[in-house]
Amino acid sequence: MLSKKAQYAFRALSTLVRMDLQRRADGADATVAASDAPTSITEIVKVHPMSTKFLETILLDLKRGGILGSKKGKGGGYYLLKHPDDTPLAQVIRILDGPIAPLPCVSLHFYERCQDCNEAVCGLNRLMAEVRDANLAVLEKRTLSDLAVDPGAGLAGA
Amino acid sequence: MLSKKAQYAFRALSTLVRMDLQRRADGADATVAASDAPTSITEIVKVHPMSTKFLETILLDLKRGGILGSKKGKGGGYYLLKHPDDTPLAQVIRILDGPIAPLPCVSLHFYERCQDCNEAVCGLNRLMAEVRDANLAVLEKRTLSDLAVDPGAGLAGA
DNA sequence: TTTTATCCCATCGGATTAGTAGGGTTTAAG
DNA sequence: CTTAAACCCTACTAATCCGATGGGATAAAA
Repeated sequence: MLSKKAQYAFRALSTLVRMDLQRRADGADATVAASDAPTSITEIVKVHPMSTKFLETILLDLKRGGILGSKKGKGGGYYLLKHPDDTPLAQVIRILDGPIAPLPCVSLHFYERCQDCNEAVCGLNRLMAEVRDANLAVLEKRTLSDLAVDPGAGLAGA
Repeated sequence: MLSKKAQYAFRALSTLVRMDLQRRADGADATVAASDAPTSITEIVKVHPMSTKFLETILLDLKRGGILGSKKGKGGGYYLLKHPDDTPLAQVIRILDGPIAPLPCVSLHFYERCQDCNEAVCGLNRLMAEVRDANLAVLEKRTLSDLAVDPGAGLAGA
């Protein structure tokens, strides 16, 4: 199950994606840089009611994780560093919740050797590697763009 | 990530599966009932070193969950209620770890309405339903039989 | 009746999660 | 230069969950 942190992150990101797409549309002639049109925490909380302080720590995590940039001071806020198509959901989940794999010994980004790994457990980790791959097939394909689709419009490729 | 409970459960089950298959092979002429050849916790712990008490609570869960039967008293123990092919891994995980879905609002067996479910979150739960389906495609297909395959032999269909 | 087991309930320490508090630093605007 | 808006950072706490343990009740076989 996703943590609250990850859930809130996705909500906030959906707003940032919308702002990003809008900026790209508006700036067809003006070409406004992303860092010149940041969105503040206050604005995000207006759309998605949640603890301001808690969201702050989450956005900071996303920044450290390389997904968001920020601008300090008055008029500052957060913005996407890349096109929404280029950030898979898996990256967000890894930053906030850690491993996607069901077992540490089959994790790609958070691998840990499993102790007491006898034949029975090895039977298990093959199966869990299958599960991991099934997850990644979705989570590496789907991106932030898919978060912000019109709810009535259906999902491309679904 | 799977809890220790689930991991231990799978280890214990792999032994119970082996015992079950052996009984079926031996009983080609004798036809021994599963309840007449139970495996005790002590025997399982000999194969998979872990806390006896902890395993006790796990096997009890599996019993309440309809996967295992038990026989009390001297010579007692636990046994599979069904053929290993007929218990998907998903069932084991649900008993010990609860929902397989990444969000309560897309869970099939543990559904809960999500609060603050605005358009952004709904964008999310479609994606998470995809993830759930990807998981279930593996976890409902793979069964206890797949746990006990010879580690050198490879996995059927993999 | 003793031994071997499952069964049941209660507890407990440690880790994690969700959220809070309070201040510091940077920037833009007046 | 002052002020207000915003990000940044550290620490803390309350609640919950996880992994594990302890003590005993019940049942069956020898």
